[in-house]
Amino acid sequence: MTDPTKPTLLIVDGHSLAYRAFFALPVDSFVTRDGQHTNAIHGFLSMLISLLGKEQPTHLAIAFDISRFSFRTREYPEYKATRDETPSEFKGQVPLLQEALAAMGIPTVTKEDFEADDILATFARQGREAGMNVLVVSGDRDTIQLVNDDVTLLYPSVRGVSELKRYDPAAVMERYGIRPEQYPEIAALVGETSDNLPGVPKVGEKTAVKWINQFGGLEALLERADEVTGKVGESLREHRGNAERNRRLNRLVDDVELPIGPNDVERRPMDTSAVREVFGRLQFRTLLERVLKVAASEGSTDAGETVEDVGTAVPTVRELVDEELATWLAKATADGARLGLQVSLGADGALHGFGLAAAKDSVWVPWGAHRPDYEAFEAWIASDAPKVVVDAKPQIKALRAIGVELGGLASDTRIAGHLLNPGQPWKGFEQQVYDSLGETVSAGDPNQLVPAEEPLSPATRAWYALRVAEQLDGRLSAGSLRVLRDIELPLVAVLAAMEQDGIAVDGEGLAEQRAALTLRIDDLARRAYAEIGHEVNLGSPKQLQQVLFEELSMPKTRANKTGYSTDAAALADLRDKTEHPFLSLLLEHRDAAKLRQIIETLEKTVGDDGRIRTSYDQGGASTGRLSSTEPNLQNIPVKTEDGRRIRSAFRAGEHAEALLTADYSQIEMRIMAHLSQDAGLIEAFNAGEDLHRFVGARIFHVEPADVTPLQRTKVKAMSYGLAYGLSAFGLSKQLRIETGEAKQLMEDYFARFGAVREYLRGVVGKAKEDGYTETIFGRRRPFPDLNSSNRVLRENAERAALNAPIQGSAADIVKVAMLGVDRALREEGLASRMLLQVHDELLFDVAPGETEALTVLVRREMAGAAALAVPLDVQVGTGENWDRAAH
DNA sequence: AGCCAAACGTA
DNA sequence: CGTACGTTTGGCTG
Repeated sequence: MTDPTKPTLLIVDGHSLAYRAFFALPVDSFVTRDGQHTNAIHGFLSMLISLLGKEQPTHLAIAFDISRFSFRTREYPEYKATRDETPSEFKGQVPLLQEALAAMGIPTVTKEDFEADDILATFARQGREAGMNVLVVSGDRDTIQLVNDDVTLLYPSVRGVSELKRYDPAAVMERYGIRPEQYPEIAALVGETSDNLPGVPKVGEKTAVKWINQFGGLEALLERADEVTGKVGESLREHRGNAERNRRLNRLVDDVELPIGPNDVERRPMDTSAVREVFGRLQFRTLLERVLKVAASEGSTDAGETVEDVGTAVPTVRELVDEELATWLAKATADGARLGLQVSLGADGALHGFGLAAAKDSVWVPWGAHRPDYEAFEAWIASDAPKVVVDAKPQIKALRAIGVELGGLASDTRIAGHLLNPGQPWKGFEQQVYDSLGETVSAGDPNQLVPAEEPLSPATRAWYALRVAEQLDGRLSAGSLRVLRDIELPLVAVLAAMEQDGIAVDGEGLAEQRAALTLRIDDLARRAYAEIGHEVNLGSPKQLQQVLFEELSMPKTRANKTGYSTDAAALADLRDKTEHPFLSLLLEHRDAAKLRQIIETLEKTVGDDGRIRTSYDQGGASTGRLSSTEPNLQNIPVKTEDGRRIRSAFRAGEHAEALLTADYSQIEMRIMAHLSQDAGLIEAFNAGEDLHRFVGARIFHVEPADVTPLQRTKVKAMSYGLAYGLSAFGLSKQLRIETGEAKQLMEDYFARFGAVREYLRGVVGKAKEDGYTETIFGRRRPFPDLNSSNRVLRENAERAALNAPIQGSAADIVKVAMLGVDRALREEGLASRMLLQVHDELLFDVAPGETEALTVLVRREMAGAAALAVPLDVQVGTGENWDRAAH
């Protein structure tokens, strides 16, 4: 389709692409030292530079809107009226972007009263008529209408501006089922929410395409609108005006009078000194190197400069074996510098080899067992020589399979990334490279225009790991760096061992329980159906709503998005109000079905050796806690009798004499006592008395022995609630008491434990000023929403900020304890194994004869993990299974 | 097949 | 109108 002999015109909607880049890249990561935001500029230029390399345009121009007003807003004032105010962080970036473009010798085009898309349309037509191949880059779907045999649209994917999808007529047909020039007719029928252009209600893309193909076009459709049957037909006839107006507005003007045309925008050499100046001001180091490379390949006005010495050019990978490898290693490690390491694993977990990288060099080492010169290499892996890795845990496991233990883990970019931004889920290293360096390294999908490179080789991955780690380490606070170095990195190997060990389960016991539950579930279902006279899917909230609120006309419960709630609390409420027997049966059925589901999930993951293995995610929780997946072993039932039966299926391993469980009692309350320095609370813990009884005695002015069970329950709920930002309203709901009483309860609490209130207020206040909270160990969590003008967002952030130092410090303490336990087990030569962590609890297989020694060791290490203003109390128990051990 | 909301298990 | 998670299910969309 594309004729290589023709000139290529690349024309870009600058505003829309920069705006997309603004939202695709984290604002906080791209700020100059004097506070100028640059994420939109960076994202845009990164995309543009890639395009220059990939498409080699001979002609190039960028179109910009002048304002949000145009002839369209004059015709239809509501056009785009619902768009949010442009964020202030974005506004200042456009002039700077235009400056950078000017330095790169790229013309920008604007026109009063028109939108950038109209400029694109005009250039596209003129370029085509001048015999050029035209590439249009825009984030506005309306530009699909410009596509034809000579004009191709590059449209950003949902993932940002780093990937552009290429739309030629065939791609448009494949995606939408229509010819490009028909797209505006589809859009007119469907409407465009973001432009505040309502379409014909009930008509989506599918219906619109069907009609256009059936009638041959929008005009014909509207003429013969009375032939369309059904509700949609009525809707069409009623709202045809919308479609007609939309079609007028979305028609792009392709004869705008412009000062320059395609023939005026031939690529010119860059003024590299101007580029250096602007990019320097924007602090775009790697981007500068990339743009200079382009300039060099095209010839620039600054001929004296070369880019030969660019330090961050991706090094060519060489393969090393035998004596070459030992020599390379010796040289690369001579100055004690960190090396990047990437263990390459097949899909089956088999070890293929190793990628190694120094600052300007990367190599590939194919794995061969017992090769003589790999001895030095293996010794290096096990040594303390510093290594930078991406996601070390699976690599540590693979290395253990060949009998090598990884030493000297100096950084793990996955973990460092999490510490820098603990709210963000891990989206892969390619994404991390883009987020931290602004460079695109994703795999070579044909739909992805910009990343033309091959998937990252292990060596190049190791090389990027070094650079990403350097960048991240520079951005981490001193406290977060300590958490990384002293807690998270040493913990990786400990978690890897726990995952590899797994925990023994009684598979037959589980199967029996499942069978018994199934009988009960079937019986309960039959009886429930009998009560309402027909069958229904008891697991479907939607069908239950139909039964409860329509057929049985029960009083409405709490509203949710799909109607009215049918959760356990709502059903219990209805049961008390209506006394309808269906509800009790349904609740029992729910319980039993849930337990059976848990059992089935567990059974599926039992290994051949009768053990279950979970995976721990060090970046799974924004507070610093671990999370557990596949299966989640941190939510095994414990609260009910039937639930504990499941827990009792977790048992001591074949070669263990018992399971040992050790948990911190009230660790979060103790942290609160420490952080608030509240004298009363500290006294409570030092008194060694039951905490809630002690607090209750103070609040209700009675002797501890005279605190009633009800009083104790209330105190307990409040104490725990405080750390979550519980309100009087919430407390009253939970305890089913009047709001007034709940309020009084909190007043009485704070009257006695005033420093707690001061502390909680102070945490939020300080976080508002700093923008983040910090744990006792220095782990940070940012809270951008604390100063939001949106009340819901702000108050949610306030509660989370209240909780983060408490939950996070507890998480740190448990992790420190795990490191201590692991070290002590090795130092004291015990064979017992740490198996599970459940936030404030550790679970062990006790090797024969080690019960006493392990109890002492675990108690000591857990209690000594942190020195707080109050002691850390540890409850230890042993037994044949998890349930028995906990009693 | 992929996504969302609801529901519910844990600390 | 209490924090932090992960998993399953039903129901919808493609």
